[in-house]
Amino acid sequence: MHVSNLAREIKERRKTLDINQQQLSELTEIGLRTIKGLESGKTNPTLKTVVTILTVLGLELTIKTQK
Amino acid sequence: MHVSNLAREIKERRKTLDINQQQLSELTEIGLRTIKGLESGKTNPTLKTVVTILTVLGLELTIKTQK
DNA sequence: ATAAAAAGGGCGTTATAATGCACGTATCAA
DNA sequence: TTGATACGTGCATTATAACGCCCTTTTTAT
Repeated sequence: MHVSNLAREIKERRKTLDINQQQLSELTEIGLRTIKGLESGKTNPTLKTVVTILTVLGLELTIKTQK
Repeated sequence: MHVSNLAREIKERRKTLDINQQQLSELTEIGLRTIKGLESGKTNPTLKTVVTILTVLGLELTIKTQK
């Protein structure tokens, strides 16, 4: 899982749930500017930011052994 | 996956591979102080830091739908 | 085509992760 | 128990994530 992958997956999931960045910002209580930066793959978010967003989107991180 | 969970899993895996924090620091080129902070669960690491460490440990992050 | 909504991004500020250094604490072997 | 090795942590500095503001670009609906 690279940062750009994560950005794409989050964006995709958000669209599937039919919410916009503004709404995701409100649901997560994470600044809109942060959401924008993350989804466009321009930043290196903290784990907390990622987990909070994934949780609201009904997703979660797991650890696996590399294939 | 919470931050404290991640810390525990990383530490456990490192011990399984029988390397110490100093060696993990060298292998990942991440500062020893950062490794220490992360494993003791006292910090909120960036995604990049987490991914770099997991990769060296032969692990990877994946996204799943919440159970 | 065009208006509205959504997304992208520059800039400056604030909060905090990453880091090295130094030292305390814990673990383990002899 | 003592010495060595590994781990935890306070502090100060540097780098950068998070953030709001505001404008541009892209997408979507009519």
